[in-house]
Amino acid sequence: MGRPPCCDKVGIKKGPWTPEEDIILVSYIQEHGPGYWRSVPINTGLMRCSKSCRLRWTNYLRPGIRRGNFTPHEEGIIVHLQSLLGNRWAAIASYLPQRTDNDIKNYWNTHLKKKLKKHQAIGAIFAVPPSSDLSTTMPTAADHVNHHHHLITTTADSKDSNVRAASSNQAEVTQLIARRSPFAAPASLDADSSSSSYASSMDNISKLLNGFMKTSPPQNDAAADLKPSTTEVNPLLSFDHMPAGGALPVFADVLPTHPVLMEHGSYHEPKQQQQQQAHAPLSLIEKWLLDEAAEQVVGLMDLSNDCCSVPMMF
DNA sequence: AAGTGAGGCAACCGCCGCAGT
DNA sequence: AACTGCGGCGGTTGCCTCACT
Repeated sequence: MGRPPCCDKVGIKKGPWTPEEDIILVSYIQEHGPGYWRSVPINTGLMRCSKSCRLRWTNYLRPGIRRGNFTPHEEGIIVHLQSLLGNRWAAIASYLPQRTDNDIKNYWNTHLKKKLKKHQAIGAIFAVPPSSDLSTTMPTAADHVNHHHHLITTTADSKDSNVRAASSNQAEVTQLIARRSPFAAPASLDADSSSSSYASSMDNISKLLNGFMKTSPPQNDAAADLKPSTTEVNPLLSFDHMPAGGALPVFADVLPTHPVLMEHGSYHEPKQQQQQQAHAPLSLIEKWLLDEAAEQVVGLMDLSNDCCSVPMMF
């Protein structure tokens, strides 16, 4: 038979977490750092499974995560990585360190799948014949190669310069992704629709965490002597570095700093990752950017009316 | 105003891989 | 080599909210 549950089901509380439980959990992690989840319910008195504690922390309470309000840029990344990696949400999330795998998974299941379906249906009806002359509306492959070379060069720059360049490049990148994304919606609409719904439900936790983040030691210190969590936040990606309006920073900032699936299919630990960034091989994102240029040659992309084809394979 | 259905999200479940013994 | 415990991951579910009638 299968292994018994990690927690005794008797006396284990289930269901939504209360603010009181959140405070207890956050306080404990503030003191001890994330990890050793087995001991968390024991030491805190929380009537919760250790897994539940870990999930609550990683998906909800962890500082630095963004919730809702997915930008077209992020949508593009998610859709493309999903086509590359499949439903490996943790790997996809490693490219969007401010997003949790659960959030991405939910967003995919509730939003993106529908959008793709819709656009595929439209694409089937209005498919552009291969012979159509799109050259006047589509960027050339060379344009994209140059564009991507610029972005990748930016990736290799120093972190400081990345931050400085963020405001200019971010708009550029977002525009690029938005153009190639079949569901690029007006950013203002996306932002308005989802942020408000989150804000109301997150008020209590936000207040709680505001106090926590002010008093907590730096993430690295807190977790330095503990087993690293794969979803820890890169300090560079904290909200301090976020451009106004919540848009994503440049690709350099979303490149993974944590265990991540590289193109050969193996995972790299954070330290290895950091070392590799000095002489960074092509990451999936970078490969994607280059591949996309190749895709242009084949004419898979439709950038002319944003509706007639889906660049992903399913 | 009340009922109903759909959509969205938080959280649970169960499997897997890895490390330790 | 086999077993055990733990954390991580992806699939799924159940509840809540909101729009519509």
